[in-house]
Amino acid sequence: MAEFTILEHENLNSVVYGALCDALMQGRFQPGDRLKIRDLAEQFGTSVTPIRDAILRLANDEAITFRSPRDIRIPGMAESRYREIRAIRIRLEGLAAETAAQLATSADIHALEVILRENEQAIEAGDRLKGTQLNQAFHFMLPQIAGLPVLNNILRRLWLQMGPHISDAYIQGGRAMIDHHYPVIEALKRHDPAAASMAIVDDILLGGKPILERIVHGAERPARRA
Amino acid sequence: MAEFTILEHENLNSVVYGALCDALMQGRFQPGDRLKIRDLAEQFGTSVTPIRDAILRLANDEAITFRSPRDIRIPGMAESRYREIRAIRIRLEGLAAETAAQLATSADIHALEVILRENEQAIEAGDRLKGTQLNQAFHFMLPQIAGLPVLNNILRRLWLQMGPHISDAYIQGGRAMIDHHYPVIEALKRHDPAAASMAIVDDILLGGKPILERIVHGAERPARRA
DNA sequence: ATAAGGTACTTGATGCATCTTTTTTGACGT
DNA sequence: ACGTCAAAAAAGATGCATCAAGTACCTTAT
Repeated sequence: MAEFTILEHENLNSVVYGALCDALMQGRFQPGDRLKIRDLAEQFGTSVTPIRDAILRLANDEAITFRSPRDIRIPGMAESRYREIRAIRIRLEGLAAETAAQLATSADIHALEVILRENEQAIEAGDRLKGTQLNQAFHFMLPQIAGLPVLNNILRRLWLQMGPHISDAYIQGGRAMIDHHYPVIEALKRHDPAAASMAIVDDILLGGKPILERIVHGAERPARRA
Repeated sequence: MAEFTILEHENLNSVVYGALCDALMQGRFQPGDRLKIRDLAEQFGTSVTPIRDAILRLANDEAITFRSPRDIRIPGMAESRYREIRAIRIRLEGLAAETAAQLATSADIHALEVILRENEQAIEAGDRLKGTQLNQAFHFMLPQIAGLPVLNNILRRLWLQMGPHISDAYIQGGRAMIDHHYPVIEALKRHDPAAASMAIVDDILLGGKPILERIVHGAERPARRA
């Protein structure tokens, strides 16, 4: 789904990094989960070296942390941290939406509509994973339309951090997740930057409510073994 | 000067990463410079492993790039990319300044004034390196005062990318680099978020002008050998 | 003198052995 | 049962050997 920086030549470490990024963003890891380099090496069928490389990059992204020198885990998320990420997203996705509203072609808008329609169907079908992916795809489309690759990368890293915390929230949220995507598309059609920005901000604040709830009231499950 | 995520336990790879970050932000690398893992390993007196780890992290930060599978270099900066980074900084440092204006204690303000005074002296003395460092320190203080560590990290990565492109620009800029820091401090004293934001935006746009000039008119020097 | 072809070298990627420290585990005593 | 402590196992860090691919250089034939 989400293609990463194609620029990088395909190493094993990039493959592993990409796979782990996908897993993270799809909520296939839970906060507290432990990662073991040797186990992952076995899963990926490589030596430990490419795994270490990928782990180090993920740690650099703060998507995983070293709780202690030998304990690699998916970190928890303090409420303050989530609120900070949300505030950053509002500024950055607001910028992306404004710029996209000025530059969007009809092809861009069509692509957004396709994603939104598929997302709708996924939610109807109760396909949580697909719904999550398509929601993310929608958000990543805006900086892409806006021609803002740096911004896109920053958001990708933020999503890497949010991934483990949104898995269950989407079920609770249901259609609320995409309700605000319609006005975004409308604003882009009208080339109305202010409206596009406001719509995406609404989406971040209101659509993201279940995520915050979960972080605050903690759907605490015991840390799993890797 | 700039302390990084203290959370990480001190590995060799973190030491190398930190050292390279410092070098990058101090403008000790030029765009086009080539990095060789074995050479760096010799310089740092380690094996190649920790160097590779650090290089991979820096590449993940897009502070260095793999021009081809065996050619690690300091990347150039397209004008569009610089403009994008500037737009992002405006949004994020604006947020930091607003929040800092609400939260700043007198101790925070004092710390800023100390940095600014030292920066002034460094510029008087023509100490380009110190001036650069203190300017960065000033900018990093705002998200710190605002209690926004995620934002701080994003900005750090952006500075990593800008580092190689600002070295000479500062000399040309001279005092213009810090002229706009005074109104920032004034706004923080008055707890005036809007004024703080505007001041920092002025700094980014006007103070950063020489950097943009250099990128556009390229102070192109031939790529050095590492 | 020049260009083609091939050889040697450079260099990052990968795998693996080993080191040190942490984590786990289980025995023991309270 | 519970906590403590020590031995054993685990796990990341580091170094290094080797691989493959790209680069540079040198030979050789025209």
